[in-house]
Amino acid sequence: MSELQSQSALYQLRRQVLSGELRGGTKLRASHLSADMGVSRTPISEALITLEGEGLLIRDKSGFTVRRFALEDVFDAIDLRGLLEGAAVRRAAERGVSDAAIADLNARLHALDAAIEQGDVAQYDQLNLGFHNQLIALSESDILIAEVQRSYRLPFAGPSAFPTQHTDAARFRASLIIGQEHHRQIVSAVTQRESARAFALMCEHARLAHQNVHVAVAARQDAPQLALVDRA
Amino acid sequence: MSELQSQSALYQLRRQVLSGELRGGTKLRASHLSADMGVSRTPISEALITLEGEGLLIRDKSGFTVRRFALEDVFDAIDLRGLLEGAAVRRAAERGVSDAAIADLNARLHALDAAIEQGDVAQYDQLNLGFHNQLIALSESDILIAEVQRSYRLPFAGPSAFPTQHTDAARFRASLIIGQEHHRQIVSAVTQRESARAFALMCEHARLAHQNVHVAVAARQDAPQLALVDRA
DNA sequence: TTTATCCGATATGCATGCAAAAGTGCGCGC
DNA sequence: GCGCGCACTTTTGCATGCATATCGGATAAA
Repeated sequence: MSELQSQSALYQLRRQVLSGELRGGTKLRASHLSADMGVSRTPISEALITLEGEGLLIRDKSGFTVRRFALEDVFDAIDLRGLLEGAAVRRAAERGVSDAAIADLNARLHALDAAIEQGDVAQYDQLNLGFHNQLIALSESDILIAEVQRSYRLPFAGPSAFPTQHTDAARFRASLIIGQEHHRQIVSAVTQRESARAFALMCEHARLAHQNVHVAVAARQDAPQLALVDRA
Repeated sequence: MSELQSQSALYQLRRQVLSGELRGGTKLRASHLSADMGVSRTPISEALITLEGEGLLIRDKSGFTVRRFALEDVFDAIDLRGLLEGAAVRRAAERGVSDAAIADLNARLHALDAAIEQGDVAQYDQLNLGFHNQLIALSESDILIAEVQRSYRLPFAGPSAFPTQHTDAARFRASLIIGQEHHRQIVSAVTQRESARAFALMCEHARLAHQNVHVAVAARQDAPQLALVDRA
């Protein structure tokens, strides 16, 4: 496990931005960060440049600033993810997928069912991510795959972002069940090469995240998951 | 015009990759490039990291390599652009745009007409880019705007990439006329808040670039515009 | 001839030095 | 009291030094 310092700094900073630990508008000073993290400014700079490319930081003259994300930006990021994932499954459906791939997807669906049944959220999240990745891979489009992965890095746009989970257990469980139904129908659509249906379902599937965010916002108990959102 | 060296290196390298001057698979050695361009390795490294983020380079252990783009990747990039621009105009149509914005778009349409009439390709390209940017901006979604801009950086995905122009003048002129008709209908759709129509039109509009690429490939005179495409 | 291995050459990752630019705070003038 | 300007401090962008990892080639063995 070679731990490059620039990578380590990148992960750490990305986490801090996405978690809201670093508030929008915060000026990031490479020199200060380097002292903080015990490495030199070079790897820090590299991490900052990468994060700028990911749209999490903004570079003004002389310095990086944490981007402010309004609630609307969060919704836009979620929709973007849905759009890109939708395009990927549409492509997969048009192209047609092998029986082996369909069997694999079905196996993943069963595993997800089990995780939901057992209420194992961590397990669900992991399986869910794997399911999405597998589905996207079936597009066999390197560019789409890369762009989807990139969209996952936007705030709350990753398929495993579930800010509801500590707010309303019943509602959270319901959203898992609904999401799983989406999963099933998406696999069905891809299997039957119904590309438009696959696309529409995937877009709608992402919209579940909208609901979760809305719930978290409504229960405005300073939900720590929403710390990154710029409250105007 | 303060020319930061890292910026200058970035532009230069990006151009070299997109133009195919640097072939896919080429190993980029920071030390060599720094000697070549007369700057130290630090700004070169920064440029390389940025280009990796743009998907033009791939970072393997110890070093950057120019990404290989197959023809299929070019088409995927074009479709991606259409998808994102389509999402933007759909949003614009749903949101509704001001009379002033519509007037502005119509003025741009007239300017484009004039450029086509006069056969001024450079002028057309510039106006076309401005038209697209203006249209996208009407989505008022920072995230969509950023992603569209990003997609422009992918090979041949920018709205001004016209590899046909030296191949078949009549066909090229026809594609401009057809594109302009798309433009008009897109403005119409946005004006009338017909979001689905705007989306579909924009997706199809991007497909014009497919045709141009196809033509360039068919006239396989080692079209220099296609040098970047990895010939298998 | 092919394959494995060692070793020198070279490039990379990171640290740090330096000049220039940006930011900060203070006092002065209005 | 408020805004402006000036000097000081900090930070950045870039260059470069150094240790380590990687690559390429030659040699030796099968």
